[in-house]
Amino acid sequence: MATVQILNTLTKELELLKPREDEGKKLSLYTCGPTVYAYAHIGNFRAYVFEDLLQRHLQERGFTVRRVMNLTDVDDKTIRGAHAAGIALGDFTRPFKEAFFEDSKALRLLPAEAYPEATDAAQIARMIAMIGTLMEKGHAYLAEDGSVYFRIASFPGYGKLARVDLENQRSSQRVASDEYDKEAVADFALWKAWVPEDGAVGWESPWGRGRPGWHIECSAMATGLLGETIDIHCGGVDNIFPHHEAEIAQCECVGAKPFVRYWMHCAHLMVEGSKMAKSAGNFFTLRDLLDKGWTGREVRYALISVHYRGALNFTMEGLGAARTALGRLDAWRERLHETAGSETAAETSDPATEGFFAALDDDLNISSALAVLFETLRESNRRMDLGDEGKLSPAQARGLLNWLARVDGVLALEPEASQSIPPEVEELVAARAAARAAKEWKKSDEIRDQIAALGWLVKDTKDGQRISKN
RNA sequence: GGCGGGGUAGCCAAGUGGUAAGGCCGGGCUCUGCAAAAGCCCCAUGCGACGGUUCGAUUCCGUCCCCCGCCUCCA
Repeated sequence: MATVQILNTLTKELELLKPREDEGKKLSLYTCGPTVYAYAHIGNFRAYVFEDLLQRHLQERGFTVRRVMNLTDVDDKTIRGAHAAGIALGDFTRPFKEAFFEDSKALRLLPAEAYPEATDAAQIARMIAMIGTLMEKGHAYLAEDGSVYFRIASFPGYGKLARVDLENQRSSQRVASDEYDKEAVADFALWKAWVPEDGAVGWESPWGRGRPGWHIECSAMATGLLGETIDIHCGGVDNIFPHHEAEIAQCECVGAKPFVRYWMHCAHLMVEGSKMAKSAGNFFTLRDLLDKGWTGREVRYALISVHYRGALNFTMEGLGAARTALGRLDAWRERLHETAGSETAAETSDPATEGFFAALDDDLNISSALAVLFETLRESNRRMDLGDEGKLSPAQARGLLNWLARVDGVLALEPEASQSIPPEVEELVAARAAARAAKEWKKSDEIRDQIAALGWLVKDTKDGQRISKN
């Protein structure tokens, strides 16, 4: 059986991924989701695409993956946005939630089993219960400002994920500007007391009206839906500290069990060599790119084709490269179909193709995996170019198509289901074929123009006309 | 200052103690009435710099240079 190895941020080592005892081949996966105060940008989606690749590969390897992704729909930004728009929080976040799911679909992300929302009453109740337990155990305290804070000094394990030593932290300007009534500057909020700016946003709690802190939200949803110990928890590197560190502290102080067995973090994305920022004018949401004419699958290719732990330099040139590469794959796929014809018996023609999955077993080495894909493409094209001697057989083509179906299950880069060709176009194509047979080139060109006017593109190949949507 | 990730051909990017995958671009050829595609081939004596270890280093060790990120709520 396959052995999937991943780099665990907690240990910094490549580890064999093993389900827990008595869990069979089940794995739980928690992925930090978007804060719905704006459209998610491609940096966010880089993380989600990485998580999707992980899930798909694990499934290809026979694991049953239970994945949960949260939606943060209450925090400073969402409250500020709703206030600025003069509408209720829920009305402000709803369109962004919907957009997130649309974008996810465009990028072919597998849906999670659940998308818990921070404002959900059941989740709020769970957060309050967790905070209560932390209070009872002395891991939290109510400060004079009415907020509840986590007492970091009470948890010796704090800093184990990010390898931070609080003594050595340089205080940043952000900390300096905070005027909290905390015992220690590093203590973080579990429950934020209501302030006038919160308006109608707030929930009653044993500590008064307020709202949950960001970290407790993920802790509550993750353990609530997936159990006290989660197998894999993913996110961007920027979440390592303090977010994930805080999640560990909260969960491991509430329960006594390890919170997460394997942590995985993806690196950031840059745009045209610079940090993506609105002020730099290189900030893209998925819809920005779709508006420019790129497709979801092209963006997916661009995001997936760089190893998740390396910084990804997202460029228009890179998108162009994605488009070209996908075009080659599409053409190859069509050729394989033509060669396979109606042959159903599959011959496994190239054992090297297993290398694709073996590469992904190695901490999702996508570059090596894609290399196998393209090497297979070139080798089989070479054989389809041949005369009779050594030519790729229909059964071998079928074998490659079967393999490609498995590859698609992981990469999800197959072309959009081709639209069926309308009858009037079919007729024109047939007429053109007849004209070509008679070498009536002028007529052939006229028909090609007519077909183009209907929105279809015709290309002449060695094997006849090929029609595609323009 | 602390912690982490990087520097491999024009661009993107794997990888290994034994002489550099793959993608894009570019060049050549094939196919071709035209057009548009596509296919095949070629394209780093070189892997940030300098030392060291070694029969041999891009890969190990040391020193240094540069880039990026995090250091309290940004994937």
